[in-house]
Amino acid sequence: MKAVLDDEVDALFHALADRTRRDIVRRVAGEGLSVSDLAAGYDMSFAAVQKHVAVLERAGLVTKRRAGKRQIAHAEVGPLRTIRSMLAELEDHWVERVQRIDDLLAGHEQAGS
Amino acid sequence: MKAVLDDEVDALFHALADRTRRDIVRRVAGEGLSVSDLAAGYDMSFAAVQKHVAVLERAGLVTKRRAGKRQIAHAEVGPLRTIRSMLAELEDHWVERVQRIDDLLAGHEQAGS
DNA sequence: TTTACATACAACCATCTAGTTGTATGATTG
DNA sequence: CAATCATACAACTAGATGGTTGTATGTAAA
Repeated sequence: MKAVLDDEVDALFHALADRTRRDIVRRVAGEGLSVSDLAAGYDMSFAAVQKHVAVLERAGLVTKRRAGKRQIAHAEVGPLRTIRSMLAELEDHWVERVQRIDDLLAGHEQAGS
Repeated sequence: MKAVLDDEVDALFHALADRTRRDIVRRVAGEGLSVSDLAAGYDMSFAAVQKHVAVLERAGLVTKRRAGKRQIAHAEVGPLRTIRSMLAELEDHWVERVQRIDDLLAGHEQAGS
């Protein structure tokens, strides 16, 4: 178990901790967009957008496929699932401990409403 | 709709983009721990751990309640749910677009296996 | 009140980040 | 080949981050 490495999770959360990058993920979901088409949508330099895409790429959230001149960015849904299951695990931790406390209280119960 | 602010989401993802902070969330889930008990578990200064807790607090992932001398940190599960639903939304975006493409293909279908 | 423990916070430092501009490489078109 | 468009990458800057040590505050115990 625990196949998810800390470095990987660090990279994923860090990549998503920026609103521009989250927006990029939304925009390239499914269809895919060239880096320059993407860049046209933001009020910053082409190079800046390119760097955001690179961060997403390093985190595995986006991949690029060449189509002639252009490089098309696509969102990968796998890592999103990874992160979601990680969060689910965190929540479970919480639920589990609360459950343990509930059980403890239940063990002591003596006519509480 | 869209009740979740970007600043909030930025803070949440950023808070979780550090393995020490994710571990702190796990440790204080349910039961709660004093800052110094927490700090004892890591190979770094008390002040460093205190700062990590402060980051988690600012993101709303952890709250502190005073118990005499000590300050007990508790994990809040709400923001985790917020983040999970945000990710779900991102995934939906993906699924939705793929669906749109599938529909398009289905419209053109003419005996493909 | 003094002592001691738990916490908070300021100042500092090295490194990383997010942006910039400029230059180089790659693919397409004339 | 030359010209052009899309991308990549290097160098730089201001500000944030994650750690340190040191000092001040708040609460409890002697």
